[in-house]
Amino acid sequence: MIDLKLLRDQPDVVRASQVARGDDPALVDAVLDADALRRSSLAEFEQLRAEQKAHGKKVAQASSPEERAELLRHTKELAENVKAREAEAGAASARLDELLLQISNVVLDGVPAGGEDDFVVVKEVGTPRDFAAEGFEPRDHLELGEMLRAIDTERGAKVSGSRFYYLTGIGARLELALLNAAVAKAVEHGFTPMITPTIVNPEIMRGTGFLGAHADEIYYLGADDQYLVGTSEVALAGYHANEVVDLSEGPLRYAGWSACYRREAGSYGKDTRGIIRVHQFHKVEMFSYARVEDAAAEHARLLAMEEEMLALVELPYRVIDTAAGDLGSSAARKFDCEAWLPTQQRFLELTSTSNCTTFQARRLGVRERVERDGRSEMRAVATLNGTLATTRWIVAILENHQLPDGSVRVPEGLRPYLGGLEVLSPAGA
RNA sequence: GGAGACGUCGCAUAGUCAGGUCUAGUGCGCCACCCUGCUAAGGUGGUAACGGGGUAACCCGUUCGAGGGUUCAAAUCCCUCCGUCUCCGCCA
Repeated sequence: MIDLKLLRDQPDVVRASQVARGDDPALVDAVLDADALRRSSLAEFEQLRAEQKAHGKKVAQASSPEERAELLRHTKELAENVKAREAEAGAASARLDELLLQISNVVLDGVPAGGEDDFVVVKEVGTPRDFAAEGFEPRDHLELGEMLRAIDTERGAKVSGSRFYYLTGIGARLELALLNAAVAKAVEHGFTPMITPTIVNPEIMRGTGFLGAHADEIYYLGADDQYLVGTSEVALAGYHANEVVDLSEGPLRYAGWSACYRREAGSYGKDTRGIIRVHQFHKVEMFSYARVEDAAAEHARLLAMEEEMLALVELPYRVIDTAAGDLGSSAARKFDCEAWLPTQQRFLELTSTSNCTTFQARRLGVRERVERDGRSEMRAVATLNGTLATTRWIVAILENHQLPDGSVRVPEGLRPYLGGLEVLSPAGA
């Protein structure tokens, strides 16, 4: 939820953001109208309510039954009136909320306008291998995974349907190594590791902004009216919901380890081979609660940590500044790190870090107390998230570090997490 | 799953049976000031959030786990839900 005061005071800023995202700027004016209506009907209700309370007090103090009866005659009518006005004010407020919830976070200055293809490349790091020069055709991650007996998509499909898989043997160990390396990285940077719930209540899912335009991406458990999370960001954002947090010692930093579930509705035929786009995977996710003034610096910090992880597994990648239209509804700015995928000759998103400013915190009621002009004041905090590692990284690691015989060199940074193993070798080799 | 108890202002509690000076009392903690020669004690005042109005002092409204209902009036009565605890049953 965006700040209503900002929308009132600087509607043009919000309109510009809507335009940059390709959303409807007229929504801003609809909110302004609804807000005016809410305020006038609320004032009416409150005035009547005050009158009613004053009358009620007189009834209680009535000295005789006659006086009491006399007073009661007036209050009955008043009560009906109050009830009606209250309903009006409530409806106006609900209408305002409904409109306000449709407005995505206001994008930050510098975010490129436009859609999915209008990103700006911030930098490219590392050089993709020249397999032609090395004299062999690279195998794709699934072929490698099957040779290594690391990935089994056939049985995944048999048991759970398409886009499911088993990681077996060295595949399972590789994922654990990766995630453990990510947790170690998080701890090294002062993040508190967390193992989080993956089923959450509706208000938490709604608060993180995932029930908007892309609600059909989310698994819903109808029998319990709960949701399976697509990332531990949800559980970590909800962790401090309706709390007043203390950020005087710096941001609160968490690293969530969880399974992630995504329906991948509308992606039929896209990335169908292997484990690039799957319904269930694991992820270590960073999540920070920061003061608004510190949010941009914290965002840079999360991005730097993601790059450290990519360096650890020795992958060539680029960093992109996502365009406004491709931001989630909660994000005000987003950077993705994309690793080079040799067999597809394209970049594949491995990490994504978003600065959600106060958008999520406002919905979830995460606030802090700050001193301003000598008096204390409550205000929403900023939330940020970023990926440290996911199952998908296995794709890029296998492909980029493969050798001619189908074995795969283990990047040095991962070896400590694999008992010193230097090469993954095909079964029977 | 069954039976019961409970959920009040940061924490602890009073208030709920018998609806109306509850504008939610008290203690602790915290803040300010006062007093006091001394690591103490005492005194006075303040001490929530959200929304609306106002330059401001301040005023008004909402909130007693959540949501409904009864009533002129609900912390208090009724219903539903959520959570915590105790006991029982079942299960890894």
